[in-house]
Amino acid sequence: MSVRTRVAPSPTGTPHLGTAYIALFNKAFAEQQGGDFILRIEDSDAARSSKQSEADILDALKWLNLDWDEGPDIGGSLGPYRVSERLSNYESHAEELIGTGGAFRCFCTPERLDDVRREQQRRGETPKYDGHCLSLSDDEVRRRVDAGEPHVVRLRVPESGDCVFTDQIRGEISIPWQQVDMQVLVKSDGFPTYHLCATVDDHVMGITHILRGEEWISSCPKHVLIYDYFGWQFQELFHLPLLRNKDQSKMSKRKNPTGINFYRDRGYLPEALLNYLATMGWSMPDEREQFSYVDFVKDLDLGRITPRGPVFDVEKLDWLNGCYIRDLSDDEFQNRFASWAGDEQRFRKIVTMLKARTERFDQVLPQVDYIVGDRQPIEKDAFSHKSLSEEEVVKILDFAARALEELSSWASGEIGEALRTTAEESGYPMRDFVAPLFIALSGRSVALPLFDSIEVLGLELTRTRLRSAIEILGGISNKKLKKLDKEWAKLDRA
RNA sequence: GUCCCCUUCGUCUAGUGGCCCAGGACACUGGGUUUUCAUCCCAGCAACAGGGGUUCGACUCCCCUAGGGGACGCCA
Repeated sequence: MSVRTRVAPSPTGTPHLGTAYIALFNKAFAEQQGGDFILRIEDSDAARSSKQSEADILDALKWLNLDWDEGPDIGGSLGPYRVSERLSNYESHAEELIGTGGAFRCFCTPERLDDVRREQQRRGETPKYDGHCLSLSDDEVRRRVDAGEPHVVRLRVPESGDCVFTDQIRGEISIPWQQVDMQVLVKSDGFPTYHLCATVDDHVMGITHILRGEEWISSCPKHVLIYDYFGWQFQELFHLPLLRNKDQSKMSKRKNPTGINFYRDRGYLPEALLNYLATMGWSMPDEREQFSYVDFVKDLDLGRITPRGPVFDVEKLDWLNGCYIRDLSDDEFQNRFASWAGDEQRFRKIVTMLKARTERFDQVLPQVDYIVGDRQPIEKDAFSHKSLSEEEVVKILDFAARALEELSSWASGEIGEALRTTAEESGYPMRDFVAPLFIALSGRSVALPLFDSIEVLGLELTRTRLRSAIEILGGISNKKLKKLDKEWAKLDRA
């Protein structure tokens, strides 16, 4: 049987490095085995999924040259490749499970479930479904369904014993069924949850090897159970370690830029980023650290994947990216730099404001230094202000970050509005409020218009620079953070 | 809180019972090359979490403790 692997991102946000990491190993393994790599869009959360996010994810993976053999854009023999377009498929499988007793309908209200959960938590138990609707008679279920009562479908889980399965990286793992919740498989809106659609699709699409993130280990019993109920053969499982922040926690945008596009915009080469990702939890037999994707495919050995979560170290990424840059011929360097710097999308935005402030072309570069390049190194003194204390400056930087974080639309108009409201609500004149922001973002007290700058910089870079500025000012202690949380909550930001 | 996973230099890692008083890389420090800087070269710093076993012999196998992480949603 030919190897088939997949990556199944959920289109609910900006493209994440973790997706690229998982995709890389899936694709390389399939390619090495002469198999196929499939991209499936897990848009089972109708409320949070968006077409824009899906398009962004596809673009980001393509930028990294992580293209696929079958997917929503190119089709394939086992499509469609979006959960939202395969609903009848899950419906029939759910019906089958209900018929064989592997699943049941549940009419409990979210309120009741909340109460149950709270009570269990209070008693120190693992919160999970209490089996309330398990005892409903067939007649009653039929009556309530016919009456159009909203309900979900839940997985029936054994009450005792252990679920034993094998992770190819860690070995045998055993989890007591007691720990496993009677997971919802079909939501009341008729959409499947991940657990149903992923398991059904993986089987139907002939997936042979599942390489996914470690965070899925604890839900494996549910998947094993579904496969048992259907009598299907389970795939080989590989749980790759989670990429980590410096403090070892799961990599998150709060502590690290996690967006693929952030790295693209900073001028990392896709092949370098891919190479670096390949060294996370894996190493070449000869310990070589710079290697091409082709060599990765040739030498990939899933047995060499380590279970330990690697810290994503930007400094080492920088070194590796530098190696790749130096290996470029002069022509290549010029071309690739030009295409990076000339990225129309990004720079059209600043042309207008630049033009107004330019008398000769030689004045252009100095003005955009902090946008095209890294921000000038700044020191604490740079933030000293005639009427703001250091503590207030920190507060402003923090509040600005919070305000930007909540924006639904990243455009200078909204950005300005959000900052103005925040300044007003926290009692600072706009003039004072923006002063520290100019320093933090541009490294200078005079720069191109702030809101436009922020728009062009993007959320991740803006967040990174604001945070770095706060660090320069001594950071925020836990105690101070709590106080800021409180003040922030009190603001009336209509 | 419950369950699961993990534990070699600050970081990425090599190591599958003797080759290891632990090797490479990034970072850092010092030196050399270079008009400066970067590159490059050389050197240095620095780790097997702790405690019990098993064994002639443990970084490697087992157990316990500690620490870290993850999961516990009609999110994925």
